[in-house]
Amino acid sequence: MLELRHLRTLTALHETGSVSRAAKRVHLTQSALSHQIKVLQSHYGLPIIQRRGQSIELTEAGKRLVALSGKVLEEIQTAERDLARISQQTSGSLRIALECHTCFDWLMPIMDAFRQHWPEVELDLVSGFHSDPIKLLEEGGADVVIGSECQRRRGIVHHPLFRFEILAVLAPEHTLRGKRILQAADFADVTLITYPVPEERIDLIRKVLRPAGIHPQRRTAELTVAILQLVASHRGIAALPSWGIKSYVDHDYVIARRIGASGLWSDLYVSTLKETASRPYLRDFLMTAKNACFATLEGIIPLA
Amino acid sequence: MLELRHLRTLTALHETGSVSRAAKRVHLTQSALSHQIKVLQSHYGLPIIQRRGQSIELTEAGKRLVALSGKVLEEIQTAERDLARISQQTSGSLRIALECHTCFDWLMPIMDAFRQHWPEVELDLVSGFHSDPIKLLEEGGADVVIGSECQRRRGIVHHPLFRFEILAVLAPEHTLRGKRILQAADFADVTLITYPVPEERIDLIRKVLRPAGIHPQRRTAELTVAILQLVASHRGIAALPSWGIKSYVDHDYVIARRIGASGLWSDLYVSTLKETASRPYLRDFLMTAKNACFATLEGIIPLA
DNA sequence: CATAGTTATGAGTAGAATTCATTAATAATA
DNA sequence: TATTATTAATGAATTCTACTCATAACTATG
Repeated sequence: MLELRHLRTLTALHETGSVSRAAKRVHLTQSALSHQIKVLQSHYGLPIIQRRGQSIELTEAGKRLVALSGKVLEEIQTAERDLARISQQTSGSLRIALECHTCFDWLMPIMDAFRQHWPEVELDLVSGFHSDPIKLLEEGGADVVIGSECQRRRGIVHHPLFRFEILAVLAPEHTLRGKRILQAADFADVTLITYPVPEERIDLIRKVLRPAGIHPQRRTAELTVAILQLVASHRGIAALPSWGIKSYVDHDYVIARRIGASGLWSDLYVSTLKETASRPYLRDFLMTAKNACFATLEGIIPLA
Repeated sequence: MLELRHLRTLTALHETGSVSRAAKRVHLTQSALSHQIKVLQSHYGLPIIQRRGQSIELTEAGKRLVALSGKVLEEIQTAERDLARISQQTSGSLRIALECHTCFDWLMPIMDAFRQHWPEVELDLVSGFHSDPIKLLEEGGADVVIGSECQRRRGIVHHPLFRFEILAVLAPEHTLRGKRILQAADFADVTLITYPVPEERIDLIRKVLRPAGIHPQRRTAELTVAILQLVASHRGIAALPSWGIKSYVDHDYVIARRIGASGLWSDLYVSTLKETASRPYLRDFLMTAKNACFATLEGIIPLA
């Protein structure tokens, strides 16, 4: 009766607090999940979720099943790693090229876990700037690229990760603090604080400012914390992923504002060579990354 | 990809050592399992089973999945017990009437586990002889009957447990030791050692001897070990389930012979009132009993 | 009060898991 | 050695069920 799909659904419900968001998370329709829930509830004779206005909440029973889900899915993943070990497909290299600097925040713990699970895989971060990161894959300079490119190229697979919003980050006392939404024009006279990468790699500039003919001053810093410190001390404005600044915003260290009426969004993909895509350790890496991101990063949206 | 049904199949394969027997165990066709196995193998790129002449053997990968199965299915059962607790359907009574004396061998450890899992359920064995045990259910004298009756009666549900063979048990030096198969006539001059129950409850007498007009002498003992001791010391012949005497036969304490060309078989059912059947603790009891029996008793066959 | 966001539900569909029918292979029996 | 009885594998057909679609009912928000 109970099936693994139910468990996956339950964790998604738990993490999203909404049937429709959970549906996106598991790549099904809202209706499908609603049916699943109904079946479960009538089978156990217990409510699993409880409507709380807009969103939903898990009942005690629901929470118990989420706990089960955690254990079971974990054990399955472990078993599948062991199967890879048995089939001796356990070595190789995973050199990661990171297009999005902030991503290092969530990537680091995942890399740590990965090293534990796949001691024979050579794990590395490919440093330096690369104008065409996908080319790196073809040339053998990297095994995966984490970036926003997703154009079809032969021999390349793009695994969708998630969509996220880029917010403008300001000092709490900044003169623009009154505006709920910042427009391109608001950036005319400010210093933009960014990572040290070319302009075409900064979404705010490429998608918003340059089309509007605005070219603000730039100042760079290597680390997210350094950028935030500069922002907080009135050296300028930054544009960073919502999940990358959440804790700073929550502590009123900085404030965040939407860019443009519908916001500035960016998509993240994990790109690999087609051959690499089937390797067990790559599948495991992908799975862990997705799970970890959806579990820990707020405000991200699943991609097709 | 991997589904719970695969795990159930894997344990069945492990316990039976044969695809067709495993199929019976999970109530599917041999073909279905064969397809399942194929899917799994091609998905993991690994053989799961290996043909060993008639029977099959699990590969290392298969064994790893069986281990997974054990853990996962166990955790699910535990979670479902907790759900019952949450829905407060956790108390009631489970008074068991045992028609088959030998069954106590496998029932006892199950009862011990049950007591742990359902401390609020009043667990008991109903003692004494009952001419119509099913009537006990209707009269409220017992909650479940473990026996071989399965005639349809309104308000009663018979949950099939398994089919087993009843073997004649002889002292190793018995004069009949030369015969591979015993016929009714062979019992003409022997003493039959049985549990202290009426003749109509002894399958050997009801199905074989009485139809052949043979009425051997009887001597009774309460316990299986006592019966076997009498047999070993040449006081007579007994007729007991194959799984009940396995260890004694393996140690050459007694020998066992088939009764009639196709053997003497008996079916076991767990019968309850329809209302009782839906209680969580009853479902749990049934599930545990089936699993335990198929895991530990050799030579039993699943029923429809 | 309209609108954009939810969740719930019944009907229809598509896809996958199972059965059926058959073949090939292995072990037991004569 | 031939014969019979089991067992597993495979492809085609079928059955079933989980999903999508379309829609209704409902809730917050401006």
